[in-house]
Amino acid sequence: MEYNFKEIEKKWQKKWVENKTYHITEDKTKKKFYVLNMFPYPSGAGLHVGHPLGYIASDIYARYKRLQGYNVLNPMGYDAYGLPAEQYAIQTGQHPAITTVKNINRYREQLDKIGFSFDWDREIRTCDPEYYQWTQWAFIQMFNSYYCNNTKQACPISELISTFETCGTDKLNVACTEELHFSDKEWKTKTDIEKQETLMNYRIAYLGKTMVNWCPELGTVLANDEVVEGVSVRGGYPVVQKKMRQWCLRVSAYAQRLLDGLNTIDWTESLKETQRNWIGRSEGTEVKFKVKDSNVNFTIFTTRADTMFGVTFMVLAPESELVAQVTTSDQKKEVAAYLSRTKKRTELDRISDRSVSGVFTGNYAINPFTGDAVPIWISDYVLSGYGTGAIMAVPAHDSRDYAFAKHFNLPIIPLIEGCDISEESFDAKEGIVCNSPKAGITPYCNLNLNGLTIKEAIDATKKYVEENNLGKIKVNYRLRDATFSRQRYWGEPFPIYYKNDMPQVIDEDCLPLKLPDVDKFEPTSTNEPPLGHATKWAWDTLNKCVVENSKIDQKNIFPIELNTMPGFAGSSAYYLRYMDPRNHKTLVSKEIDEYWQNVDLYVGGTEHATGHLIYSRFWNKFLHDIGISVVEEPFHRLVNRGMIQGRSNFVYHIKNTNTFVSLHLKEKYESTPIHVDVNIVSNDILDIEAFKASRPEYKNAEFIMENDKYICGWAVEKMSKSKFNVVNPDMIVDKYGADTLRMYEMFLGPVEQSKPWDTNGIDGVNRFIHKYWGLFYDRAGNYIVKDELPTKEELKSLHKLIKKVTGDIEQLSYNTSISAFMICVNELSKLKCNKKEILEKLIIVMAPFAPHVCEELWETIGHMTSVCDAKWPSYDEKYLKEDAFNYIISFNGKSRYNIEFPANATTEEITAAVLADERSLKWTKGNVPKKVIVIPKRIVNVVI
RNA sequence: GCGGCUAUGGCGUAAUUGGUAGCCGCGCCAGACUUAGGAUCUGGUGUCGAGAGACGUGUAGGUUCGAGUCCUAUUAGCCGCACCA
Repeated sequence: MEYNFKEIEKKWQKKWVENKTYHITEDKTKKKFYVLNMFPYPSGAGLHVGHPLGYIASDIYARYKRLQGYNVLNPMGYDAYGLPAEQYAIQTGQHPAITTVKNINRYREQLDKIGFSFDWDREIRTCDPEYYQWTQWAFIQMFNSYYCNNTKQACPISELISTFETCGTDKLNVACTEELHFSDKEWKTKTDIEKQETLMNYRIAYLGKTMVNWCPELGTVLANDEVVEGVSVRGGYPVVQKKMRQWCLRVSAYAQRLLDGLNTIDWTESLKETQRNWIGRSEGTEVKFKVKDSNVNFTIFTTRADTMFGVTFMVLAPESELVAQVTTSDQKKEVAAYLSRTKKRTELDRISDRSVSGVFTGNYAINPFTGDAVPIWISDYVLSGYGTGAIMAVPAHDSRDYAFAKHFNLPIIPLIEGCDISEESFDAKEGIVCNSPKAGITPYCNLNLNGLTIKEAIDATKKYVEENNLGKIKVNYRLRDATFSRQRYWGEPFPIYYKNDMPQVIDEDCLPLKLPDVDKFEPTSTNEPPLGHATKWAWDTLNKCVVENSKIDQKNIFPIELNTMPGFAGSSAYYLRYMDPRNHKTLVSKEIDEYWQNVDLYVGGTEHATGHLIYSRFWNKFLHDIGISVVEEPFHRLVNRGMIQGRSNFVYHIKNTNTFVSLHLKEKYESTPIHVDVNIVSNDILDIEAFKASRPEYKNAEFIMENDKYICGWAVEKMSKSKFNVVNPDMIVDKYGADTLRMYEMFLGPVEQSKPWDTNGIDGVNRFIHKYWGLFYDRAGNYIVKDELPTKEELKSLHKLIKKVTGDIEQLSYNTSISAFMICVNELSKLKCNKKEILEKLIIVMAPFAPHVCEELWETIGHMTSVCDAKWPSYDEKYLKEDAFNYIISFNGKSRYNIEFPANATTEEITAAVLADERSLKWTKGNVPKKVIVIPKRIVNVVI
């Protein structure tokens, strides 16, 4: 029989479906292993050769773990909600649901050809109501929870209400939008609406009037991770800051836990570092400043408490509420002018133009340490969203304050011994503090920092601040709450309606709240989100789902939430749903969750480092708090697959002719490179006939060849249609088969590394599979496997392979495993080894990589069951043992010659033999060696 | 500016974790078989040198009997954060 990959692959893919080979159920007699890929967004372009890279890597791991006897969960699904389908709908009128299904089917078709071991019975789609009802359900739980800083977990909001009823905000330590103070009596006198408004300050999912990233082009709000350098990640449209009433998730409450959790998981250091950066913990001090001659107080945050004596002015963010309180009547006009100027600036303007600007409020603040009155300014270099939106400026030791002080001619007081601040500020946190007033000199302060290091001075100041009630020690995080509303159609509807303008939760029994059909995907004429077109749906929903629907205020506002949830909503807990995907009663049953626990191996790209991977961890921690997810961290080990870039090919067109010149001759002519479809180029040699046929104007093209070949140039670029460098996995599968594709993708290099796709070299892997086949069938197609006892050499070759591959798969170093296969198959074919005992184990070890051909061969040698249910062979060191070792003999570290010693030779024997060897005498030149170092099995170094 | 990662033949990469640098594959060279080929098989292939040998892991130092691997400095490239007080 010949190796006919087309028939073999078709046959086994069919059998796997028929026999439900990859269908997995909970089996408590086996240890579980959960492998997961970041599920794809099914785009219209289909899969290119880069997409399956991670899937193949995880599939190999899943198959390997299964052979080791684990019960392996390896699911797949689709992140089906998203902007592209909706943008496409706006342009073409094609409903996103239709586009999405079409794309999913195309993805599935492509995935099926590659031979994955996914359990498709567990498939989920985020746009499926069966699925998204649990997204909505989780949202309701967040709405009904607050975060307690004492117990460090989410708690029911009802508990908070009873706290308010008994003691108000006294001793309250909870996460909130702003610090409120009221007594139990005051709480009781609040109206129902006031109470609801107050609670909004504490809910984990809350409606907040906050500054958001508004993208006018997309007509929606975006989360921080969806904006890069002032433009939207999707589409690259400008983004402006805008104050809007939006749903938010109090992710910031979990900042510390998100940070701490990183120490418990097996992720790459760089990814953890990216998350640490994004969370941005900074320890500092909050200090209260009094506005001169008034009762107004305000608080600033600083990490440099040691610089209190160098404060020469204060700066407020333009958006700060203090601006209005502080500005004097003389300055009102100028301040208003500045505010309107900064308001117009987009995020992009702010980033590109960092010239100093600001305005004086006319007012002064009193430095609590010195009693000095320092001017209060306004400037947009202070951000309203971080700290308190106000800073104390220490121009001597902060470059931004320094630039501001120089520009507006404000004083600068140096505080570090010997620092030079004539040209720039001294920002480094090193040196000895000076210039703090001697104790007792001012009536305000008896703190003397002189002579201390900065670290000591910060600690001393913190202590002083706390003791004198001037402020408090505070930890700030860069991580902001996530905006959770999108003014979009193609997303999960919120289970929310409004009563007296206050949001109310739709009863859980009414979930899922299904997304209605609409015929227009743009905002309504009154500028409501697209769901505003679905008026019938809105009223039907209210009548069905709201018990007291007659009481709804139908006058002023549209009574149902018209925003939809953002993309990350559906992808935040999908790994839990895979465990129990068809459960109608709960997100995941307790028993099943306890079995599968969390994801053991998660494979996906780094692009989700500050988005999905933060939200998902947050979401899981919340579910853990309310008793759903048993493990706090969802993804134990995470491997980042590298991006596959394109490798473009070029032909060189000679100016004003219809002639193309081969790469190495192009310097002789005036030529311009033109992209040529990589699919008609092989090993950089152009298929001239295919090229001529590709476009009418090339039909009569002429070529200047070298060695009768036309050689193309190449470059690494992004894989895209316009560069004609997209390689489709289907084409590779058609030409070489899925097993070759799988092995070649892995052979390209480490999974984590980004690399250009280069079809050159795939022949090597293809040849290898043929050679492997050749161990079972000779060239005439005769079956040649025999039931004979293997030789020592054959066993050694096999066991070497098993040892290497077992170790490599754990590390996901598949490229080196494949090298090992090639070596082993080469050795066996040279030994003319066709013994069943050896080949049987070879099949099992190779099955995770090339499942189709291995299934076929497994059947060929006489097995009735799938190779998936075989047992991973163990290796035996006894076959790997050497009789003798080749020692490298070196002198002063320079290797000179080799001697073979028996494996049981002692150090003394080796030393003596080396010193007696006549070649040694040449290198020692008659000197007695100072030392002889023997590294067992490896090397003997003689030190002269 | 701060933080992280990487650097090895013509190319993709490997190195028992401090022990003969370049495994495996591509490409290239030579040979075999051939209907003379973008097929298959066999052998060779870091650089210089006829050779013995010398040199060689971005650059410069250091530790060590011994460094691609550890330390210091430096250069280049990639990534993350960035007016975060």
